[in-house]
Amino acid sequence: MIIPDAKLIPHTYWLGEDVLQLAQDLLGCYLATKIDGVLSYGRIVEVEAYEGVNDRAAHVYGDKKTARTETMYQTGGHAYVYLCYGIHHLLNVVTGKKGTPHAILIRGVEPVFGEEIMAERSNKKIGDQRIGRGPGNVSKALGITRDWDGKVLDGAELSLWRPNHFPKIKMERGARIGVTYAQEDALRANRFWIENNPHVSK
DNA sequence: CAGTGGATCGTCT
DNA sequence: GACGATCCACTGG
Repeated sequence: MIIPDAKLIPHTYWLGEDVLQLAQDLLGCYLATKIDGVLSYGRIVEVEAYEGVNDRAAHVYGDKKTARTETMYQTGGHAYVYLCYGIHHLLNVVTGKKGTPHAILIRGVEPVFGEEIMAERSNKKIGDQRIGRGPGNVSKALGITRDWDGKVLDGAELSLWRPNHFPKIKMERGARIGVTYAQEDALRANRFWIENNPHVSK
């Protein structure tokens, strides 16, 4: 997979320990898929950080090792994809060393290349700003499913890229969405987004 | 508009 | 058997 004017982020980059910082640095980068030779990608505009075993909002809270969370314990640079509400496939980037189950949920992308196929997969029209808005819709637009759980972000089918000419970004920060069950951890300001971007959830 | 409830199934208790 | 790191259609005002 090749994306012009951008560099593939090596999967080892995600071995970094500071998931909050890594999440912020992901804003403005590209998330790309290549499926049956068809390339599409979007600019990441919204993310959430999940801080591992001490984060009540994380699946691995309390060091919960199950078949599902196994991927979270892999080395940084793996994709953690799981089914939510029986309908939505949610994509996370696993970060940290093996055994440190941190992850970044990608919650919003703005179509950059292949908007036609993204619109088609989403059952929406080109230009509809709801394409790629919300974590379920990110996966829908880019064709990501649970089958890809455990894949390495290595540039084959699924990868992350940093544009050579990085746009100026005004970042905002706040509480995560849909985690009220997580008690005090629901208040952590672990959600980051690009100010005024229409592909950020309402 | 805001508010509400249905869809839908893997996962864990 | 209960419940999601959600989304959207549908209601009523």
